[in-house]
Amino acid sequence: MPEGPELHLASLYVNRMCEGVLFSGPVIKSEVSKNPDVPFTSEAYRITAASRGKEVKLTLTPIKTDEPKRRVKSGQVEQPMDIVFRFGMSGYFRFTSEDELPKHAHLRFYSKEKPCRVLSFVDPRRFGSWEPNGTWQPGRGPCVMFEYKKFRENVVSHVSDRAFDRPICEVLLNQKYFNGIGNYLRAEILFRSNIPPFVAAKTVLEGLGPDDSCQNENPVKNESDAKKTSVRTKKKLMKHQTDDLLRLCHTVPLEVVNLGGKGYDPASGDFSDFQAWLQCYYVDGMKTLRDHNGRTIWFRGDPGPMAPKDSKSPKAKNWAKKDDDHDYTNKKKGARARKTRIKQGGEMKTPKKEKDTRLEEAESKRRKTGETHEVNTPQRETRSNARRRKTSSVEVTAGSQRRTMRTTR
DNA sequence: CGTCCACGTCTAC
DNA sequence: TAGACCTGGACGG
Repeated sequence: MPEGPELHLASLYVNRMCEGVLFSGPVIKSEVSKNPDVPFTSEAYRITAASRGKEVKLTLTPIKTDEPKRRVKSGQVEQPMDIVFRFGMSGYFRFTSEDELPKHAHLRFYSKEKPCRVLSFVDPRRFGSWEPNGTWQPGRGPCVMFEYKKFRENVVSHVSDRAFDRPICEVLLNQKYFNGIGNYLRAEILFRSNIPPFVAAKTVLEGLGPDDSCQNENPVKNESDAKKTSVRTKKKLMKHQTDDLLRLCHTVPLEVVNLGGKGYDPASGDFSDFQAWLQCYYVDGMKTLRDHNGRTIWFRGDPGPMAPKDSKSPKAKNWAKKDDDHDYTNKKKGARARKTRIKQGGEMKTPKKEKDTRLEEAESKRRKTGETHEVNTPQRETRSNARRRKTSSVEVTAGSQRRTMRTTR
């Protein structure tokens, strides 16, 4: 669960699950973890969480008990402890019974109950880390979601830094300025802003003010006027008024938080809602390139002038769920879900300008806040049906695809 | 079976 | 600007 929204959702999860729960004893680390031991123990303590960008901070607060056991060793009163976590590629929190401990539960907090329960930091790949008595990592910028004003000022006041000479898609992963943005968010943000990924960040950001200019709601007075306005003009207006890149760095991740699911978490039952929300990342028909750091950037249209000349586009695989699944409990059965990914025959893509690949350029609308109802381009559309059994994928693919860009080769 | 790919940092040449 | 650090799922043979 690793970008800003997932970290924040994790903090909400901890606060919800641990509300009113008393924990007790030492904090236990798995044998295999290379992260530091957590030198904390208490007869009774509570756990709360907060997030900032791509970090979560747990606060362990000892509770006064009427036991005479008061003093700890040296007579000191037990102090609260903060532990700051980074999730790497696969970290998340789970609160379970002791006998349902997830595999890879590398740090565990035990409740004071009879059959006790355990809050675990689970991290299969172990790229995650924690720091006892930690603070928000110095060097990481303000949170794009919850410190928007500071985040914006931090970027605007440093646009002349060398860091912004790089392509915008790479700068968006720089946590010194974009704390909380990760690989799927940069794709979604750039897609919505219609900015080519490999344009110098400086170029797209200079000119933006610290105050989120643009407050005037709809400058367009009435329908007739609106209709007369050309699409292109409207686009320009839009961009200026509501969709500048820095604002999208704030609103796009917040959309994920507000989906109410778990965000990017293929194993969760809500994953189809998240998939349906994606407009670019892992979406059928989008292009991919490897950026200068070897990360895959998903985008549509022109890659931009700073695109790596050599880069091969990696091939994506399907996102099929393990299966199972049962309950789609409540949740309207809209049948959304874009299954995901297709793959086109071998090689291609890359910034080569060829005839056919340009089909997709056709659209150019940006749905967003009620806007021109007309086009709306269902484009990527939900490929109905997500849960087909893996074995029969053939038919499904055939039926749902239709129209669509890409056409292999 | 083996290869490739994945939501991210880190530090070493 | 490369690896290193890891596990596991999808896919190919």
